[in-house]
Amino acid sequence: MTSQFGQFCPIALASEVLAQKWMLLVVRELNAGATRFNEIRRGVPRISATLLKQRLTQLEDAGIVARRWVQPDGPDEYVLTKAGTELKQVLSAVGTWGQRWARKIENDDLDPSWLVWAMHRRIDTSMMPNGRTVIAFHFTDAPRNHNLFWFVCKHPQVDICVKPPGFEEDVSVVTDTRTMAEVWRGIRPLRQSISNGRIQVKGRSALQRKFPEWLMLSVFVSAKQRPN
Amino acid sequence: MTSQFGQFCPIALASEVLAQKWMLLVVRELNAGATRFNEIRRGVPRISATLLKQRLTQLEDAGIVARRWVQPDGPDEYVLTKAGTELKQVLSAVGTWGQRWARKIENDDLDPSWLVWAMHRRIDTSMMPNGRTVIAFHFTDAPRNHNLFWFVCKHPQVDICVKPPGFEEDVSVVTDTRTMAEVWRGIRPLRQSISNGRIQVKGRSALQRKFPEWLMLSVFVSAKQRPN
DNA sequence: CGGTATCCCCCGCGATACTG
DNA sequence: CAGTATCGCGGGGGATACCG
Repeated sequence: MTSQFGQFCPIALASEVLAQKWMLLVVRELNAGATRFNEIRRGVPRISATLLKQRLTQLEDAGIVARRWVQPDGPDEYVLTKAGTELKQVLSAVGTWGQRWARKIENDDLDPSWLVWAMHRRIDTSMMPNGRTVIAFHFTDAPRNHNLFWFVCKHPQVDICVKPPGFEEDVSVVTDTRTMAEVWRGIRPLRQSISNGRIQVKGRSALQRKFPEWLMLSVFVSAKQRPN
Repeated sequence: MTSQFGQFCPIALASEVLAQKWMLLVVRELNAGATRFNEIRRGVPRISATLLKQRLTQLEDAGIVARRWVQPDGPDEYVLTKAGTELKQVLSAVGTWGQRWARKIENDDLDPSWLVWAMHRRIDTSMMPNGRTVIAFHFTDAPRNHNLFWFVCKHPQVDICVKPPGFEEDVSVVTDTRTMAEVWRGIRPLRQSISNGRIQVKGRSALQRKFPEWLMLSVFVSAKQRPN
């Protein structure tokens, strides 16, 4: 595995570890703050456990990830080292390029539970009323039992439920996965999608009017859109 | 092949094309100005012809590369599109990170002909005397018949020869591959390596003293070295 | 020079089952 | 929850030969 490319060019040496399947996505999750094995997996659901462990070991060998154990015999925690945090520049460059130039979104990319997982990290709970706020999401195109999600928000925490949390819903959002995904990516305007009914927001009017302020979008929306 | 990762995240979509074996190295060559098939191959010698063609096709499908034909029935030329030139940000981020954090150089990375190919792109011919200047390189550790190279420089052109070009050598450089590679990478200082004899520079003293000015090093030398 | 065509091998990776 | 063990296959990709 060493000297895969037969070059001492820094791009080649970096590619040996970074340019592998899933690798950048694992780093993305760690950079987003995930530390536990299954926490990482939620952000990269289609990776197998075997392969995720293998990738984490490779990252550790490369000095990008450090393993810590909270309690003896407890599960490991994975954190980025200094070398790992500096990969933020790479993630940013790749994501910015992808936002602008990557292929169109296909239906198989549209996993509502991944969308929800991504969104829950970008809820601005500081803009919410004091106490608890519950937001319900209903994705009309998704199969039953995988189409309903609840965000239970209590500053600064956002928990995801896949069953009714038992608290009253303050705001309820109904739309299809593609619409919400495109809004999340910044390809489609949120407020306009609400006003034209592609996204229905229900709830007390004082709250539902606030919803767009709570939802920060993907960190890459600011990347300039492609021409033509 | 579509939706390899099941996510519409721009990093995932970009990874589908970029995070494949050899891909970034091919883009690096195109970014460095290579346009012809075998010109690219000289910068990525260990890729097979089959696979290089496959990668170029994938880049074309992704809108990163455009194929042009100079004459009908002539060979293709490959050039970066707008989307392709914007990958410079990715190359820069990966290279900068790699310069700082990638693994140490191993012996199998040390291909003298690749080193020479990399160097010949970074010769500052504008600093040379008018007319022709010939620089000879002798890598003492490399196998015979693959250890001698000549740069025939005539502003702004630098041609590589693997046989004596028939012109008198103005400057002759003798060293081992690792030393020259480390100098190229900015890990080892050039002038000090000359003064301590690890790199021997021969020729008329007016010219040999100029040699360090001619040799611009890797574009990534300016990346801050790692701590520890 | 700039590719294709073919063969074939290996191993990357997914799936499943099992464990502390 | 956080992995490990095992199996099996598909295809990525290396090697070689061939071609216009």
